[in-house]
Amino acid sequence: MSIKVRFAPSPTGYLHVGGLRTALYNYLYAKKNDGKIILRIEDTDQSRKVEGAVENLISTFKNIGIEFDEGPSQGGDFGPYFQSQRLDIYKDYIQKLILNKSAYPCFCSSDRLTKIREKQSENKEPIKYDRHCLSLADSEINSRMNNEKYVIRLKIPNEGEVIFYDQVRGKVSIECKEIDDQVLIKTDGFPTYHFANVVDDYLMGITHVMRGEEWLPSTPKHVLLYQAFDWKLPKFIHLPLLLNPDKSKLSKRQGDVAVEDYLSKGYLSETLINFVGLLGWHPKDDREIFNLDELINEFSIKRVQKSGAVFDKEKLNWMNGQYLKEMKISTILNRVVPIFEDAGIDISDTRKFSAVVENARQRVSTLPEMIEHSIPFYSEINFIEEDKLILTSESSQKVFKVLSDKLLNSNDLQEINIKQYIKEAGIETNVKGKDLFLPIRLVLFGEKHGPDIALIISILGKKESIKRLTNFH
RNA sequence: GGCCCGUUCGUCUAGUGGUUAGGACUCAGGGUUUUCAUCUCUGCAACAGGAGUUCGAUUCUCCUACGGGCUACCA
Repeated sequence: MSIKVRFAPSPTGYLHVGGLRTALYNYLYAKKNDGKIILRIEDTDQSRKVEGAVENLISTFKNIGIEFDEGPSQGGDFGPYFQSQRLDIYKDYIQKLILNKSAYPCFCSSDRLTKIREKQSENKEPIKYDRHCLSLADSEINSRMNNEKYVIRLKIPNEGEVIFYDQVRGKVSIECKEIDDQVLIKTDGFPTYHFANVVDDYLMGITHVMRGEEWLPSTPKHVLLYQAFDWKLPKFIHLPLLLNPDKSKLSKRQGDVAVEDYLSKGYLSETLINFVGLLGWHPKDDREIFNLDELINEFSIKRVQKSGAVFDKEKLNWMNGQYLKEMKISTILNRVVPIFEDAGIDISDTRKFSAVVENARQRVSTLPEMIEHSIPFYSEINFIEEDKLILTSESSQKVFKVLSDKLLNSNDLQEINIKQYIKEAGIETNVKGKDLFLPIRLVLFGEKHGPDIALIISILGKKESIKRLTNFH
């Protein structure tokens, strides 16, 4: 049987990095096994609708390189792929459950529900519905259904336990008496997640349900639903949670969680895929740098971790830096253009721009950080008083004069030649070491630390270098 | 409170019934760079605790502790 998985987010406005990880593992598993992955939008909560959320989600996936075989934008044979457009389907299927006594209508008001919960909480009892409406007579049910608002609840068996086998955690079991009579259809006629999810996974031919661990406790309800329909169970794979540094579930409160935020902060999509891929999964060997295809090749559910993983920004930074250092310069140039333009840097001299970026990429972990390493090549330098003292010293002035003359008379400003000129300037002026190099770098670049002087001069060019060297008298 | 799941360096993790418990990030120190960064080398640092099984447990079982998740007409 061919494999089919799904990523089923609710459209809350942005793609959560935890969502990215879930989507990624689904994608990797599908591609690894010649299966299919679908995108299904779980928009059954009317009150949480966010305008443009779905479009944003789809475009983020596009940016990051994860493609779906079926979904809102590409269609498919199992649509619609919005749950809000599948209401008739849920209506049909809930009838089957009511008929076979696996589900029942409930007319209890939310006030009453709140009250029994409060009481249960006071008495330290498990909090669940008291089945007040389960024993209603058929005649009463029929008349009230015409006149009152109601929900449909799942009837959990009184006895026994639900057992299922999670592909990551193994056997999981829970007593039926611990499970609440879950609402399946809300008063507004929309299904709850639990119901829509099971019906859709079945109808869409999903073979493997891979989702976050937060769903583990409600999986028994889903299992019962499959059994009530007499449907074959999919395989369940519950992925470990992504965590804040304090080990709680990764949340907005403790920093960025939107993939879009990381992208706009200058993290590469390649890094995000790679980094998040390694959170909760590990290859056979100790390799850490993987592109998407390599991840597909290596991925296996057997190597998925059981425990949660802290999202460590330090390591993310390191990894992004690795990508920046290894990537083709042309690729980086393309991505960095808008950032340089925003910073007001004139990049029309493409040879200079390329050399500047080549220098900056070695020194940063994100794209925007390149700006600070590049600005000295483009704009005039404002020296602080302390630095002016260094530049106007007798020895500095001697060195600047000799060096600028050498540059002026040179026809070939290769780095190797420049190095030679500096050396000669040192000998001729009898200035050595720190006293030689520091002032030159300072006058040319405005910083005491930075790129190799020969590199600075070669990027600046003859004219600009001489200008900067002779600016201080 | 109840239920479910989890626990190897600070973090991501490898690993096995007998290993000097390995790698990566971070941090510290050395080398390269007459600067910085890169790179490189070295170092610091972990099997939650207690029983049991066993000749031997980090590895298997149980208990405890701790952590997390769930406990909605949210997903």
